[in-house]
Amino acid sequence: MTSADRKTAILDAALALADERGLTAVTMRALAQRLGVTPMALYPHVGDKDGLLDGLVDRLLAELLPAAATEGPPAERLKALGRASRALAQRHPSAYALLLARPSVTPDAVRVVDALYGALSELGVPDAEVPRVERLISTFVLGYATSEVNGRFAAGRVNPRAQRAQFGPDEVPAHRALAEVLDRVPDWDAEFEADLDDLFVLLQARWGGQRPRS
Amino acid sequence: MTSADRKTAILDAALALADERGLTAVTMRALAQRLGVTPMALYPHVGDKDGLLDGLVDRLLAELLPAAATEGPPAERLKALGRASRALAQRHPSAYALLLARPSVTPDAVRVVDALYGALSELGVPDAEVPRVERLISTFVLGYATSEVNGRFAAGRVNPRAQRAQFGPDEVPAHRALAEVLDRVPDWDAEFEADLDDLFVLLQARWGGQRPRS
DNA sequence: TGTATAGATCTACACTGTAGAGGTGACTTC
DNA sequence: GAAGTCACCTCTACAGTGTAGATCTATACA
Repeated sequence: MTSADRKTAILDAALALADERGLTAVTMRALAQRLGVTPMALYPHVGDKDGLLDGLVDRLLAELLPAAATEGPPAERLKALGRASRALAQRHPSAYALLLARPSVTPDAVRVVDALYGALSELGVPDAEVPRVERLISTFVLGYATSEVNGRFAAGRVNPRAQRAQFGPDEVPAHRALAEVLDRVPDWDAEFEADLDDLFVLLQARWGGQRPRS
Repeated sequence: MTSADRKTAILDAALALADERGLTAVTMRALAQRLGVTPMALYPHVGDKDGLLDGLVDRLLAELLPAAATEGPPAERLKALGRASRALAQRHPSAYALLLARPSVTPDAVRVVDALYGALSELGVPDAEVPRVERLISTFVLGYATSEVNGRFAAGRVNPRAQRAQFGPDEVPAHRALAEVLDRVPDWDAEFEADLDDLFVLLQARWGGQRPRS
């Protein structure tokens, strides 16, 4: 069973490499060198490069397991998982992008989803809607954290004034009208919390009146 | 000004290549061959490979402009943009992934965001919250469409019964409890519409009582 | 001691992006 | 017309990529 250990060692090294020098620096050669081994020595363990990246996705999801196992009221468990996912993105910004790019249904992934299902059910979401709402929430969380680490949010925020100046008057009327708030620097932590709160407003508005199930 | 034409021709060819054979098939050599030209001939027009991909993001966003310019009540305009973005993903599944991966603040991108800002303001979202709510909605839409085209949603859906069978009893209790609904095949169009509706429930719940601004 | 077996290695190949130097044609200016 | 300018394209070359295929090596068991 040392073979599985070897694979986790390889994935740990790959993740460290991605954290330090970005995903594009994760080459079979660089990874092998870091492990003091020949590139071809990796293949029996990870299959090929694609298998390596799939393995990385697993490695990342495994880091969410503790958060999936937390106790407490369902709303808090949901938020804990959301925060854990975002924290994961900040720990591993380069590799995190793989989560939206590569589908994964490993046992660990199923366990995390199961925790979300359970929390939503307890919150009173009807059975028929639980899978959809789970996808809604996890899609948002993944998208938010991905946008953050990929710079999608920050990009629009470098000198918003100059950005508006490129346009003629009334070409982007809403930007003009919102000029004052657009010049403020957002607090991304607070924004994420506000988004989570809003999602709970939604759950409350739609199913808050009903008895929690089970 | 034929130079700009040449660039759009290159981007059109790159997009077609991505649609036909995937993003990884978009190599400088393949692209050049499709245009009947040498690889190095592309460089003056797009800078480098990264510039080419940035250009592709632009090309994609430009396809959203018509949807951003639609008339009608603000809720309908918002939904139209959401649907247009998802339709864009289905037209260009490979290239669409770039939207979450590469930040972009081109004029066209700003115009699309401006349409969203305007609609949210009209719906009664207070100025201070408009940018955040815009990010919430666009993040969800991008994430949903990306998940769809990348197979993240579908992956969990191939034989859900076999997936559950991997676990011992009570290891994934929520999956067991939801077995019946998990075996149903989702209608992704309907799910997306339900998600959009839910987001409007949220807007209504939080700011529906107020007078729409302007 | 001999043999099986799982793993690492070495070599080689087709493919990637792109630097650098050299053409080639059409337009402008005398 | 001739000469010059300039934008565009081509050719060659190089370092780096994933990985197929054959070979070596060390450990475990008989």
